[in-house]
Amino acid sequence: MTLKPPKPTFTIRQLNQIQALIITNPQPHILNPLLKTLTQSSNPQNAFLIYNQMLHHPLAYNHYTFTHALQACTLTHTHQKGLEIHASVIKCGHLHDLFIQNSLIHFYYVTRNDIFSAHKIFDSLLYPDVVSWTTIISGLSKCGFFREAIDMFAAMNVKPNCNTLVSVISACSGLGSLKFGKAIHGYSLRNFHEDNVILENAVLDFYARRGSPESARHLFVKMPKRDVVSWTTMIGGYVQRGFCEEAETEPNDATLVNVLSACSSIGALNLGQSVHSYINSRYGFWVSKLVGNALINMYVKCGEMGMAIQVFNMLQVKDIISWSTVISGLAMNGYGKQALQLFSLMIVNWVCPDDITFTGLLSACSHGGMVDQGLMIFKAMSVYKIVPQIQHYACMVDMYGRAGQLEEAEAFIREMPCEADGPVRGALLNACRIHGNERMFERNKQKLIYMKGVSTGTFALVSNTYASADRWEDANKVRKDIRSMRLKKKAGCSWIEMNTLVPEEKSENRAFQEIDSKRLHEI
DNA sequence: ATAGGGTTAG
Repeated sequence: MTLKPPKPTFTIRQLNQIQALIITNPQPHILNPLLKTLTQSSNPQNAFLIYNQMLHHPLAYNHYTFTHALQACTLTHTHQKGLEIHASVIKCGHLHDLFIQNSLIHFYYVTRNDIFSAHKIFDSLLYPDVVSWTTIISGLSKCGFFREAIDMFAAMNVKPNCNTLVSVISACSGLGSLKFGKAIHGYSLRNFHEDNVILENAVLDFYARRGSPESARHLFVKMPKRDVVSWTTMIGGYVQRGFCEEAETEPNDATLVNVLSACSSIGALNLGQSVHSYINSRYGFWVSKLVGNALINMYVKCGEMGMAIQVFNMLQVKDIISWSTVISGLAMNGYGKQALQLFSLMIVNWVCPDDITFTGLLSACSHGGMVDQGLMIFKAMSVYKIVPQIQHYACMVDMYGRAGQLEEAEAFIREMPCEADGPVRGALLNACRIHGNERMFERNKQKLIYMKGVSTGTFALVSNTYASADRWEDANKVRKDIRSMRLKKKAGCSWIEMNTLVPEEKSENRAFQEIDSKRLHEI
């Protein structure tokens, strides 16, 4: 359900390639980034293989190497290996590197909750920087020493940043120190103006657990960006309060819709089902259109199409949202043919499709390999006076591409009235990768750089394609491009391709919320 | 290069 790109996975063959590289080309500035990528891959243990070998070649490593190796220990909770690395650091004379010292502090409390070793290193620092302070504060807080964490924050002699505030506010939540928490919140408002979801979530959690439900709600509504954690924090509040026993604040339709959208966005089927049975027990199997649609959406997002259709059939009044949700849901869950059948039923029932309905239909065709039908549906859009938007074009390119009709896909892009953006180009590249058309891949890859709306996922696709062809220089070059671009732009979001309910490129949960409220009010 | 938020529950 979440949209985070999956961590890369390295094959044995790729690992062998890297190991060969250590012998043939032992340069830290090439090997360290690879080590880092391995550390952050789905199997961080592999980093130790490479690290061990790097350490045997005096030319292959430098002080950067140790920070990555320590991060691998932290992620895998490998205490013994970390001690060994600590010893190597001393042996190599790098113990006075602040980056390594900070990594060691982090390592000791994460792997063993070993605050004493962590503090021993921290106390030896002549000039602890903001990272050292933040690491020690978050360490104390995570071990339950909230008071001590707050005291450390008060003792800081360098300017805290957002990360520091996150750690200290979380300590305030743990301790239940209302006064201090509010003070930190005030400080963050005065000093950090750019919005930071993580900081806002930490503040939200503080008010949800220690303030009033109203204050948390107020904050939540005003957040410029909400992610899964924001929703979870709020659900936590609702669930703790309990639906049934709360005499004063009974959930209304809006509450139920909100909680159900929260369940949808994190795929919390169990919670969603309990909300459903709560609704049944209270309203006797009758649901309003608003809540009904939210229920359908929840079941769709959790992959329970049977339940989604059951609720859909029960709905007395079905509107365009109900129909489109089920159609997109069928498409998303691999029932392309059924999606088209339901569309016919919708037309027979005199419900007029809109642009979102068509995005669902086209994605049904692309995932179901139904090129002819897709083309017909695309043409049918004009009958309903709907001008194709970029997401419709992306579906078409994806449809041709998946079916192996690469020339048609490329020609389709050429004839588009608007410029091909990241998702459109990404769909084509993905098709080239699937069908192994290297020449077309190269041709279109060039156009990605400096194009707007290209998600890092698209670049990762390019890089991984090279990596799986053992073209490491090319893969690294793309990775470098990703890094340099990150400074300039926020990562795009390819949500559209996966979830046909969203009309525009926006942050996932925001889009949910806006659609639900905007469109439900129209009715 | 290193540090940051939420978590179902008998």
